[in-house]
Amino acid sequence: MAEKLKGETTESPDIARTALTSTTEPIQVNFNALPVEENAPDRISIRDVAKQAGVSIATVSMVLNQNPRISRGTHVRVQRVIDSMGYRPNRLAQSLSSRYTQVLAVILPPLRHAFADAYFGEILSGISDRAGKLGHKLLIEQAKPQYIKEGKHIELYERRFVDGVLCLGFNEKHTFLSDLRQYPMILVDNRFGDGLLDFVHCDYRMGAKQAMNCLLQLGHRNIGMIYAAPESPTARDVLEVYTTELRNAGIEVKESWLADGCFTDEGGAAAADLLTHRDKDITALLCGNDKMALGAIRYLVEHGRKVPQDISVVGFDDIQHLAYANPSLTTVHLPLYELGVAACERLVSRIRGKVDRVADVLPTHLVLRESTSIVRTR
Amino acid sequence: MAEKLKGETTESPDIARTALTSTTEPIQVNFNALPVEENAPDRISIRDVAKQAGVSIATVSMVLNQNPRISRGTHVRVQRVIDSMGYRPNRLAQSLSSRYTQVLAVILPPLRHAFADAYFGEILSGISDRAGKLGHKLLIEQAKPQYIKEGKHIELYERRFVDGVLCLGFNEKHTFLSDLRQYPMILVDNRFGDGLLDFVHCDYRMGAKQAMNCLLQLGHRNIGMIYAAPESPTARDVLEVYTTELRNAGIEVKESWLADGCFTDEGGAAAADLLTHRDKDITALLCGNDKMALGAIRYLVEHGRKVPQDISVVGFDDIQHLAYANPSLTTVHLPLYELGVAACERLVSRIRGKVDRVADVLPTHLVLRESTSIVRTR
DNA sequence: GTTAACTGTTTAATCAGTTTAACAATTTAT
DNA sequence: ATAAATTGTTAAACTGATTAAACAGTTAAC
Repeated sequence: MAEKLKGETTESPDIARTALTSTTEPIQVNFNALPVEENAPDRISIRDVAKQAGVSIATVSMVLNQNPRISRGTHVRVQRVIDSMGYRPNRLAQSLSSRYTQVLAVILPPLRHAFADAYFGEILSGISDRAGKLGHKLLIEQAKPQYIKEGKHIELYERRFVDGVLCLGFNEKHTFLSDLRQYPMILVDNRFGDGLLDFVHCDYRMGAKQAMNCLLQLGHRNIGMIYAAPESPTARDVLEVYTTELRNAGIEVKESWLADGCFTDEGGAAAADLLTHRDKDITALLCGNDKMALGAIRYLVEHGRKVPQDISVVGFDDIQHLAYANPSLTTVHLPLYELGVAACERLVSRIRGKVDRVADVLPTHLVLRESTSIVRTR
Repeated sequence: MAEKLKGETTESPDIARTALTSTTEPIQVNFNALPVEENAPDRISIRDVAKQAGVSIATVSMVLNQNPRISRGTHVRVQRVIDSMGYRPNRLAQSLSSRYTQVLAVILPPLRHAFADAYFGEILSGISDRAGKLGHKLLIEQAKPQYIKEGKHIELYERRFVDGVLCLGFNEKHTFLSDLRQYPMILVDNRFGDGLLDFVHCDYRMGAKQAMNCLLQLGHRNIGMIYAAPESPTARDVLEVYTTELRNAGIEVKESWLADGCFTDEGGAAAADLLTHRDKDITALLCGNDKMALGAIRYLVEHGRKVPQDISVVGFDDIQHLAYANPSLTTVHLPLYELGVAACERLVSRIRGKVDRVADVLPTHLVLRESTSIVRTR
């Protein structure tokens, strides 16, 4: 499969098809060598407004910023001029002066499909919505190794690109995070050095407990776990609760019940392969995220094991469009959108001078669908 | 299904769980009321560097910008001071003066899962990679109705947030696009008013031809089409080629072979339902994107029709992680990553003063997988 | 009737850079 | 030897806002 059929050209190439340069190494840009647009319509500045309104620029500025020292009459008069001239303050000048950019950065890990990922996407939606409401713009960056090496993450602050940064998808392995300790930043959906950095994350312990309760109540006793990124504190939370809950139920955890699925679809499938071969008695799988759960189900079904009749599978995330999977996935719902909202909110209040450490943990809940069932008695 | 199990709280709530405010209406922000961080470490400015190096700030600036009028010796000496002091130029001041922000905006449609969408994600990856190489940052916005109404898309330029804008996922229905005509902007993967705006899009005509060729060669004659967004020129391209190719093969297109699938999974399923009931003889479906194709396959399989034995399905997009679908999807590969790269490149050259209209069309190819087969003779 | 307090506005400094024009010091041409 | 051209550096103007301090003009207090 994946064979390519050679395609012929469209019959009417009425549109020019231009060759694209495809340089791979970074391109040096001389900031100054750029030609200034000749026909750039002269922007209206605060001076123009001041002149037109017959007041000083300080007055216009104060009107703009609703300074109470400006009288009602002047305010109205100046505002009218502002509106009629269609004046919009240059925010570069505003930021230069006020020291606030009203821009936040979101840093994503250097994964190939980071921008197309449902997990990040959901968090991003929350961040974007709240940032907009708080009057902030969003800058998106991917923390490639080169990016970190060049200190671009620090430049973000130092060169005044942004007021604060939200870090998604990182864990304690990503040591560059500690470079940002001195600036406003929130680690999203993880912890770091247990309390050294501000963070907001889902209650993975609660989620794990809900998932394990469900499986145990359904009578499962041989429960495998497809985990990932054990260097991540929140991922470890799940592993720990998994172990604790089994032990509390009087079940001794076997080493052979654990496999790393790398948070990917393929990884989930491979882990399911490994686990089912290492221990034929496994009747249920707890997976660290939905992607691995789906990979596992795909593998199981393709190898003649019925889900959930032969083996139950529980995921983690509750990615929306997976609700249509067949069988639909029982999973721990993580409030990812709300997590984004919370993170954004916390970051902004941090920027505005709030000094307490941020450490929010959002509750989860289990969504029971079709991939789990009562254990089959033999 | 989708019933929720009530979850109990984690046993050790060692981390404070703070209540979150959840305001829904926009929050007024007074730019000036923000307290300036007291302990802000005094940033090093160009003046400090100049003093330390014993030259004027003009010289430092010229060193920074590699102005050739600076002698080799001075350059080295000043650069050494810059490095030793860890000086990083404030880009607000640079941009204020140079009139270039080195920031691009990406505007996405106001869809719920725009950030988690594989189609947008792939384009975004391309844009992000190339923008980084060209020394540009990326601002991401969602064009909600309110956003447009308030003219925020124009503010992006007028207030000097960005130098240019990339518009993803819009079509001729989105009239706000014409507001941006006078500024550097590229419409990505569509046209507008056929040539009024700069654009870069995939060759949907070529793609449609490749898909139809494939189905016709496999012997299909009753081919249904699940389209979407007929207000989109590129979507219309596909519809037109579909019709033309059938006609060229001596097949009269029936009205009942067409259904709108809204570009969604559910829409695809609903359209498949409609089409198969309107015309029992349909043996193949051409779908406007992969999501609808998958929805259609899901519907068909759930209703006892075998894919591809009973009915072949071809998609459009070639979304990566769908390669694992079962059956895997035969689809038209759109070079979305390259599209992002091209769009970004074109935008930057536009910003730098290139005046020719941008009108790139990138070639597609068919990826033959398991969802298509030779037509079943009865 | 002078002083004090309050209002509303403006002057001028500041944010941190870029860039033009001027200038001194050399080098080259006549 | 003098004028012209070249080279490297700098002073000063400029980008477009904010804001502390100064300043009139009223009003209130004693």
